Amino acid sequence: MDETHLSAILVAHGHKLTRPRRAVLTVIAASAESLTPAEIHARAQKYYRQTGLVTVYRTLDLLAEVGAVRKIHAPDGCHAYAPASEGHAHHIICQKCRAVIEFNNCDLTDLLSAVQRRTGYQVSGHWLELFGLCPRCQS
Amino acid sequence: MDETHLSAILVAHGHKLTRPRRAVLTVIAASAESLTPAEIHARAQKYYRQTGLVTVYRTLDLLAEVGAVRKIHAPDGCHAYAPASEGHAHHIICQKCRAVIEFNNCDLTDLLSAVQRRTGYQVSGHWLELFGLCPRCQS
DNA sequence: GGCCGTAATGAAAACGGTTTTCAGTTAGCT
DNA sequence: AGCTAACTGAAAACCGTTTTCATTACGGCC
Repeated sequence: MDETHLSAILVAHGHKLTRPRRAVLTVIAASAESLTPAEIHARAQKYYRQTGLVTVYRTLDLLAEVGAVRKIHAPDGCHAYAPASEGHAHHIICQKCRAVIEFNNCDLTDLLSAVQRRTGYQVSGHWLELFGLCPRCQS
Repeated sequence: MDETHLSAILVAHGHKLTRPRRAVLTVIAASAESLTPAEIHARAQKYYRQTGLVTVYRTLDLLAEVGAVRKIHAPDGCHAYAPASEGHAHHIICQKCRAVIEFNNCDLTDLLSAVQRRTGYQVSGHWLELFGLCPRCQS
């Protein structure tokens, strides 16, 4: 992940690049795991001491709005965020170290049409998350 | 959904059947939508006036432990619960009226093995939720 | 049917994460 | 450099959930 990429996205959407905001972007870009706002806050303070937790929330909101970040819904809570590339994609999360990576080859068309047929629901979106162990944590 | 079914499950697990607890079960069994604890509380009070919100939370915990109820993770929050049958299943949620039904024909084996191959992750669980419009809300 | 031990209860307080408020600061355009 | 709107941190408010605790009532037993 590249911090300048995230910066560019924010700027492209008319937002300013401030010191605390940059610290948050750096943290998110540098991390392979999903992080909670509190964790992001703690790490961001290493780049810019006075970064406030509020700004972390606000920056996450911006990033989420723009789709650069997605909330991770784990069985034990929905408080973590992970970087997200553009377009439709899903995450797979390591249950041990919380490492997160994306995958986008979710071919659910058969499943969706089957469900649609059986239930009468008109399916307009889905949401899939996988849990498991990352290569490192398997040993 | 049958209230006596939920009651039976709780009793089978060594729990008592109290008035407020029964009120909660009645609400859950009677509803086709996913409900938040607060909503369940409000409705339960119609069956037993003094039902406390705390009891709603505690009863939901019991039901979740036993698998009779599942938390619904919607894009806008993870505060609602829906009845769940035994075994592995997923929910499809109406975005308009929140009606929820289960489906269990989730054949993801191809997808899972593809992801496993590409990412090196060892996938041990997944979590799928569909969003759309129920038959009633389509018109 | 009445007794009894224990699980269960409601009210209030505590809690933790998130959001709002507000007065002061700063990015970045001219 | 000067200006203005966007942005900021601190504190307070907020809201859903959990804990505490003294009281109640389920349901097994005689």
